[in-house]
Amino acid sequence: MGSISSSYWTRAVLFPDWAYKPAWSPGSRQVQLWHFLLELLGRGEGGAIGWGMEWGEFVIRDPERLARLWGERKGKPHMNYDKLSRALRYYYNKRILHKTKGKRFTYKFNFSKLILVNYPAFPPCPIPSSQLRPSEVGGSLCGTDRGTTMDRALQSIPHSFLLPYCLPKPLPFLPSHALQNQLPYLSVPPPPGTSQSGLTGLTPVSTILNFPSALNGWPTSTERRLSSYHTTPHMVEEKGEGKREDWK
DNA sequence: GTCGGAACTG
DNA sequence: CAGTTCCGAC
Repeated sequence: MGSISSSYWTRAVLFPDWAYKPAWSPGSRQVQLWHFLLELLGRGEGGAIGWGMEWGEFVIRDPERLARLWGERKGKPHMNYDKLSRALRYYYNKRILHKTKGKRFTYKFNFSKLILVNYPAFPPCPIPSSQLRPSEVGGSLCGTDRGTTMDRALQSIPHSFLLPYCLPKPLPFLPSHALQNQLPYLSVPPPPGTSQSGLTGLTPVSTILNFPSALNGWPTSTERRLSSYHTTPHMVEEKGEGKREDWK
């Protein structure tokens, strides 16, 4: 494969409000199956389910246990893998999931599709899914952003609340402060007297950082609707040669 | 195991 | 609308 084009230097990780709404939070829909899967996957909740070899691919290691967990969440004591998998199959048409043929209990998320469907303003992921890896789901920053306030904030977000997304080519390398003006966004109400974000309902983190009170207990609050970003691979524009950190 | 139709539910 | 329940076909 060799060349992940150096023009795609950054990856955003988004977690918009539709991705997870706890059943107990006011005005929330019921938890959806794929929210739940992402939650377990991110939590590294061993045994029942885990990431597979490819980007977005996951393997159900213990189908009946997963079904039991799902049943508990939904209050369906008679849930089993037969029924759960039917729900999974309904995701094929919705383009949320598809099956990895030949591999038992193995499915794959359509991350870029999920983002595309819900945020049409964002273009789909330009990097072929075969070049992305499951381990890249997560919230950590690289390069100049490492160790910053935002970095620490993102580290504290459970990986389950992050969804991957790739920014398209036209973005040049931006210094940390410039990037903070673009991403990430938190779906908390913007503090009074501050400018609205471009995306409705989302507030740039740069704004939040200036008004920490706006966070109000985040991320442990039940209002976990947030988005963040993730820069990887660690691509650095280099005078002359073009330096590129290798994929781990 | 996997698929998808069909009827049904909150 | 997002499954749940049931099931025959492959």
